[in-house]
Amino acid sequence: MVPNMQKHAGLAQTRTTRQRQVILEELRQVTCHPTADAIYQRVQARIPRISLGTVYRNLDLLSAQGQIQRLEIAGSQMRFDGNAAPHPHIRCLECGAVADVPCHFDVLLTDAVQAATDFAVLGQIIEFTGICPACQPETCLRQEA
Amino acid sequence: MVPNMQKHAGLAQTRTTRQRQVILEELRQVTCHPTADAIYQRVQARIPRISLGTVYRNLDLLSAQGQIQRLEIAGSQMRFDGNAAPHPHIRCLECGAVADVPCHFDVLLTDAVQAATDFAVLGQIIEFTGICPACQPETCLRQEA
DNA sequence: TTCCATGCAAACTTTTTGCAACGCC
DNA sequence: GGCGTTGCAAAAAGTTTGCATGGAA
Repeated sequence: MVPNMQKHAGLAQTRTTRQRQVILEELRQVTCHPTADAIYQRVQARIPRISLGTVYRNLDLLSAQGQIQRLEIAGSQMRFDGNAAPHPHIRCLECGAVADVPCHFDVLLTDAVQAATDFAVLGQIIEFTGICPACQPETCLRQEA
Repeated sequence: MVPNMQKHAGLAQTRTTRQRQVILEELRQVTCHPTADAIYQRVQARIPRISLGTVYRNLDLLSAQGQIQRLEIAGSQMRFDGNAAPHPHIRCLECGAVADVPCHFDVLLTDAVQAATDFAVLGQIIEFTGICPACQPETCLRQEA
């Protein structure tokens, strides 16, 4: 409920487990930005007895270590990105898919914002919304609820 | 699970109920950007028997009608804004509080993004992150988990 | 009178957590 | 062998939904 920044603050000691390795590999192998459950399913193909809890725990740890990125994307489900560097994303309003935006801006508005708020400004998230190719009404075909 | 854009597409007919009125009033009365539950608690003071389900249903309806805004904010809980016009927000990484950023930019990057993606670009969300005044380590006082 | 909206409670979805067994270092 | 990790299952947390009743129009 309450966001907790440093769950792995001391990052004590981490062991190299097959689970963690495979999760990282699978995440880096895809260009989409999968949900925890999607990653779980991919990893399950290689480690059948892995549990969803382990996937969550490792995604947590890996992002705390800066090896992956927990996407700060609007919407209900968390998504993860094998590329830990911050970059803009675009999300499909229809199906929720998330893709990278292959164009980067250097708009750093944080200074302007810092002057206008009493928060200590730390970062900015730029997200675009739209309709992905798969959801676009090609010629006419649509399925409605 | 799958985002559904037009749950209230036909917006058939809407009756004016006290519940809906009060929810809208309360939301417009606050400058913070409350979660559904926070709104529920405020409204409860005036309509004790209201249910959380009703609050959710009305927030849904009101945002579909464009009377309020369902905030596309990263993080676990939905938040709502009595101001339906899109504008930037800043979120506290510590406590999750969301505030308006009283400074607006006209950075419309959608054209550039449209050229770089095969999505149909519809909108952009600019969100800042930081630490709110209440969570800042004034002199030294902090409470950790 | 019609049928949209409500209250209540149960169902769902997503994420977190407790615990004993396991296995890396 | 110590202790970080895992699998399993139960618990949390947030949101949605079914249904009979209630109340605008």
